[in-house]
Amino acid sequence: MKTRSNIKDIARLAGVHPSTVSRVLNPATRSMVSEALAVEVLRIADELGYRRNPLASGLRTRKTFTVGIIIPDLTNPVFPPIVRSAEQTLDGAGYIAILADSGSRERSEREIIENMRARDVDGLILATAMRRDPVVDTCIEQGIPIVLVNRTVSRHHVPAVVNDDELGIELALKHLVELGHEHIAYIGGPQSTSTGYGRYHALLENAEKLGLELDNELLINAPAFSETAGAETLNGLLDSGKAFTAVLTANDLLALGCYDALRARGLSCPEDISITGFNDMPYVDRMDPPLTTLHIPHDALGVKAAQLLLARIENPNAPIEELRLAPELIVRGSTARPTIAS
Amino acid sequence: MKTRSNIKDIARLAGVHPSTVSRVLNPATRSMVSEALAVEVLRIADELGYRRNPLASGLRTRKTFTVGIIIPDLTNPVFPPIVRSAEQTLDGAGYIAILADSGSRERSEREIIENMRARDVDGLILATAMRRDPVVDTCIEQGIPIVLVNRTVSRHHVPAVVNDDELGIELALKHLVELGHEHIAYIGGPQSTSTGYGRYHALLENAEKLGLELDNELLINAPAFSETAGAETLNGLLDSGKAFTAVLTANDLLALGCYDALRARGLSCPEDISITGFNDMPYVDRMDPPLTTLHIPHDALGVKAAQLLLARIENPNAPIEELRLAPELIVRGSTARPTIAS
DNA sequence: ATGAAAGCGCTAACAG
DNA sequence: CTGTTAGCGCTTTCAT
Repeated sequence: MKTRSNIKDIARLAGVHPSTVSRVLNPATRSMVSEALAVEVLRIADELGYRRNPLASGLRTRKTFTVGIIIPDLTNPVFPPIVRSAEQTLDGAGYIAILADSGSRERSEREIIENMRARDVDGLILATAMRRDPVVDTCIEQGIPIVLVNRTVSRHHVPAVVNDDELGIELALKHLVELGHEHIAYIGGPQSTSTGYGRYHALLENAEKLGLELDNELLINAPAFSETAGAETLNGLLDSGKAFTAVLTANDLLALGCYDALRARGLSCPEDISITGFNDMPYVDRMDPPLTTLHIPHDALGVKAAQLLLARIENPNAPIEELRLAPELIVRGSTARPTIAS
Repeated sequence: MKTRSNIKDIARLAGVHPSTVSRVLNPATRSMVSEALAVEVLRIADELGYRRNPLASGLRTRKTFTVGIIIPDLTNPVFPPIVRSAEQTLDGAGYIAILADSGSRERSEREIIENMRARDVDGLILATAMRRDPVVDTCIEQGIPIVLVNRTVSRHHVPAVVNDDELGIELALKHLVELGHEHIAYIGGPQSTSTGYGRYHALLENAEKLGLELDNELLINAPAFSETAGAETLNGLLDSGKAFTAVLTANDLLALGCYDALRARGLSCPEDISITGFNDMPYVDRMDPPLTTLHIPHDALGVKAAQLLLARIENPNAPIEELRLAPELIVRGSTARPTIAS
């Protein structure tokens, strides 16, 4: 394995001291060196295909140009676009991304963060936040720069990039109301997450604002944002015997679970029951029926999260921003006017 | 920011020399130290919450316990499961994964690899291979351990984990033939990729083996594995006026593109034309119609790739394995008997 | 403007 | 068995 050239090699060829080379190679200190010499050193460096070893310099400077990204489950389709856009943004700034899939386990999450910290990451992007999240607390205590994405915590004021859930719920609810639905059920998510919690409360508030009476027994927060949780919850609702013509869900996977439950009972969507999702994950436009849902700008989420983190790495005292990006209602085939008067 | 404890801190508290601590902390050299002392040192280390700094030790040992994973596009649904399972396998072995999305650009791919090499990664998992791939060539020349996943190269003998495309095509073709299709079109992928190339040739061979006459003009290799490429290709086929009752595609995205083209013309699948995909990417079972396709064990692909790489990192002279995992035909709603005799 | 020397945290060859 | 010493590649005082 041909060994890479280092600063000493360049120094030898240029007939100068390694520290001089270091100064040339570092834009911030380049001006300390005579123009002519700098040019010569750069020429040699280029000729040798020199690349600074960020680990070695990081050892000295405590700056590794490395950022950790932790997500709960890469196979959940909302995360790939976030990770990709964050990674590319970081890459553009000369950083690399260490990716870890925590599998939603807090223990492994702690482990992961410890490991990353040991590697002197400059900051962390967390897509795993719970409303009360000891792991986030720890990061803050230890002063390691973090940005939360997709979800946030309830206690501290932490840099975060999230969707505007109030707006999303408002758009979905208005849509159903405008179609003529009067008996609307809601399937939400775990109240331990900011999205589950926020969307549920947004629903209550918006219903009130619209003067819409919701039946409390038709408002269920599922234990997980998953297809099975969605199916089971809708089954429960259907078994209750209560009448409703539409289900507003807090997540596309829940909505897909509703599809399953309906199909299993020989009901059809949207003829018997309208369904709305939340996220607009890839390919829901191709499903049967195409899902009416809220489009979240996942790419922008990732880009913004990366930018926020970079800003805080470069200036730890940068103001703590919490960005809420606006979702957009995408009307497709899973919602329609309720059939006949009930 | 509370600074982490290091080997010197432990040495001071234990009243020994740092190198002794190092020996204790390294399982391989632990036996050089007296049992009692080792226990004491470990106790102190634990008390301080010590964690070895892998960057510092890596600087000395040239081993960073870091692996780079490069993929062409994370938002292509085949990659997340591969990345996730590879990452978790690496994590289990004490390695971390640096993820980079090359956006399929060779230039940026080189950049990425250079950057990773500068960071002394122990090895690389590449999901980006072209049949002739200068980047792979470079890695081999430089002796950096690599494993290809999903696709492979045609020239060298390189460690790789791929799908058994011959088998996949055979299963799909037999399925269509058994349904009674006699005029079958094929939409393949770029011949610059091993999957595009291999599946096309597998088709030719299997047709011959089955004694099936394929019309050459109905066999098209699309310029990309994408929905638009699939739609455009099928449009061309349909415009040609040639008769066919089924389309065998080399990729799910191509198949979805076919759905679009059919729909735009008011044709329906499978009534007018049967379609098979390849990959069984997430949620194709929910599409309209549910896609008949070949399931590729993506998780296993990722796990095996990671294992192969770890084996080669630990022993660079380990035999070069090329694993072909068997796909499975999943029959769903996009294929049916051809309607009426043509 | 440049060189000398020390050190980031860790390991390894060499003594003893 | 354990301490000493040197050094991985780079940066950063401190001299000059």
